[in-house]
Amino acid sequence: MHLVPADRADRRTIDGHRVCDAIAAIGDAGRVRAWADRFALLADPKRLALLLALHRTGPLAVSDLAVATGMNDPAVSQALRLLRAAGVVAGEKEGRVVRYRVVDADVAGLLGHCAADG
Amino acid sequence: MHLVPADRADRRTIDGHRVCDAIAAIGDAGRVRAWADRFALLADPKRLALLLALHRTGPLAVSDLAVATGMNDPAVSQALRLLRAAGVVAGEKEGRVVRYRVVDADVAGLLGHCAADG
DNA sequence: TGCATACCTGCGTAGCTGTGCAGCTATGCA
DNA sequence: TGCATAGCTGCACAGCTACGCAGGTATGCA
Repeated sequence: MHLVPADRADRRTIDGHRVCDAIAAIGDAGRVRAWADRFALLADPKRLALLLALHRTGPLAVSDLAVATGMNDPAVSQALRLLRAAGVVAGEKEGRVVRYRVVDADVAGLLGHCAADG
Repeated sequence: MHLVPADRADRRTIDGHRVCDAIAAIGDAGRVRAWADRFALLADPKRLALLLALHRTGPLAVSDLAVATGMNDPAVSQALRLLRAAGVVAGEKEGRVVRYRVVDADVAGLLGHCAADG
């Protein structure tokens, strides 16, 4: 197989066939980018703490998240806005209280993977 | 249970007991930070492509990684230096060729989780 | 109707990070 | 011994991002 794009077909390789395997392993660039974006959302300790709390405790209000994490309200709100724009969490309004929960299955899987390390 | 630290015990809460659950769910701050750091390593598309190639293809040389990902050699080298400093990958020298592989089990699990989405 | 609460938004700043360029070290071969 | 290759490092710049502050909107209660 010749999976190497034409613009870099002339570059030296150590193991040519393994390069093709590697290209196949990487797969579609858009998919890689999508996963990198998801990982970026989990890369901040504050956001990760929020997501862990939501994932394991269930729907929580903004104020409670702020108390649980030690953040101030605007910081929590801004983090949730980012996560909501990415489709990771969703908020449900009950009166003047908004309770958020994790709605992205892939992110939930990652959170489970990271909460089960002992 | 009163898991709320004293410095924020006076703040208003919506569901006090759920706050305690959330604090328990978040767990140790150091562990959260460690996971956030790991996620940060996977948050860059270039690094993620390198790790996917290493994870699914096995040991690969720097030059081959550069050809497979379209990066130039110094960029690959610097990315691998970061990953090596974090203990995620390790290189084995064979003559003038260095072949890298993934050595962190947790990161390998995440890579498998992200390579199996279809 | 007035007020406190719950949440959101915009702005400015400090800090981190990815990227490219230039140059260096080390290994293998003739 | 001379040369090409494989890989590594330092530096400077652009871009992004988390964070805090101030203020705004909406809901519920007296």
